[in-house]
Amino acid sequence: MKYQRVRGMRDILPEDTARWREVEGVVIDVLRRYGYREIRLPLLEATEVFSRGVGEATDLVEKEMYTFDDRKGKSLSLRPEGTASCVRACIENGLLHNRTQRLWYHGPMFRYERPQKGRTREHTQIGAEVFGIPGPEVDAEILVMLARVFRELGVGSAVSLEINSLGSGESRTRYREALVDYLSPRRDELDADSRRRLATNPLRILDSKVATTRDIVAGGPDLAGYLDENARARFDALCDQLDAAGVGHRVNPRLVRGLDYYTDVVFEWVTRDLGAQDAVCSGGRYDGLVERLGGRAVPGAGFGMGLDRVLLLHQALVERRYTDADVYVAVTGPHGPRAAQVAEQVREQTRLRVVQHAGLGGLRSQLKEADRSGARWAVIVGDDEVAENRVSLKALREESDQTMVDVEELLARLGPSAQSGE
RNA sequence: GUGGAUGUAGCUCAGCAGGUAGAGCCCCGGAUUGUGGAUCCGGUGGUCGUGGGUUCAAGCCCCAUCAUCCACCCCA
Repeated sequence: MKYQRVRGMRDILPEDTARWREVEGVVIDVLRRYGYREIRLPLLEATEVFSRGVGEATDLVEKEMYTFDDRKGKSLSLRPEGTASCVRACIENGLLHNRTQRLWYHGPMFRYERPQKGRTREHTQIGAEVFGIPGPEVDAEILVMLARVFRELGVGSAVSLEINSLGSGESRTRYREALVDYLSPRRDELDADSRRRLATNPLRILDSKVATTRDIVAGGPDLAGYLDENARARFDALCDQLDAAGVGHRVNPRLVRGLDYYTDVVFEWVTRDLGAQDAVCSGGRYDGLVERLGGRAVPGAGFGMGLDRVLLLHQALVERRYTDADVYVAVTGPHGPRAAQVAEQVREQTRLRVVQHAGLGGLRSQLKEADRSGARWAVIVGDDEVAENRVSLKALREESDQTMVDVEELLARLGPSAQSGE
């Protein structure tokens, strides 16, 4: 084989795209029902949008970006996530001027990582961001909405919600200092990654999976204990609202997000069904980000959902038979033009998917193909039919006799099943 | 970036100790001159990931390389 896809990129084949469309359709539909508007963003940004927005010391920026210089030597990066681009676009286009925004976007993200189950270098996210609403009711709105998304997708039983609060700027800084003070004397007992993070991003040490590090951290200062009154009240209010809405959740005090812009509430929807890559959707509040990227101080909150992973769950949990056609038109002899005419009439009068047989093949093989296409009906146009100015209609998914009908009756018979079966 | 496993037909795989490739599914045709889904019969299809090396002889042994998968790491 001469050419193959670039490592970590993937082809989504016709046998899977119908399911993709269904899943994307459900998610987008829910977002629209909550009043979110679509924004379309470029795949490419100035590298600085991410290094400043996401954070210089994050793994994402440090080692996972596809970064290159353009022909004039300007550093560009394929977007590794959506929030920073979205904020940049909102500032640049004046979308945040004295008004709130509920936005969603959809598309591929790129991260230079080692591929494995549930993780590729190109993946698709649907994300949403809300700007200009400081209160916890937005955090609740987002999580209630996501619970609905998973429920309506039919994967609600496979995911669960974990939440935590990182505190707002000041309390977070105080906690960070306390944590460093506690860990520094024990530096030698930490694993290598955590030692490095002690200087760059100490909060990340909290969710280390190394057992010895976990034990050390467990004896250290407690993030929750450092929350100021505001953050504490906000988090409690959120938990109350989730309870009131019947959205199950678990407070995970070790939940720390990998991106620097998060403040206060952070959350992660996780699953046990995807091996090591257990996060399906995550997000939180990022009140300082707009300012950091050059805008006015505008509060924000949002999430990113990994559709590839959602698809894996959907595939495992939701039985579906996706078909390629509703009506398959078989034709014999020289009656191609007449068959095409009938097919067009059906398309004109219904929303059904009509495939007309093309190329060679006897009636037998045409019906075989009709069966394979998943069509519910076969329409046959041959000598006998044309002689009577009618067509034969045969139901492929139920036991019933084949009948010869004129076009008017054909349309009447197909009419009741006129919604496409896709 | 680290570790382990795997690359043979479109797909899933077999190939025993080195002797120039097999099965099932799929697809095509026939049994059924204009009738699918079941059954039976026949057929198409392979530079054995790639490049070197060892050997009279390599799918099998050696080296390199690429890719995939799983885990670490990280995240969606």
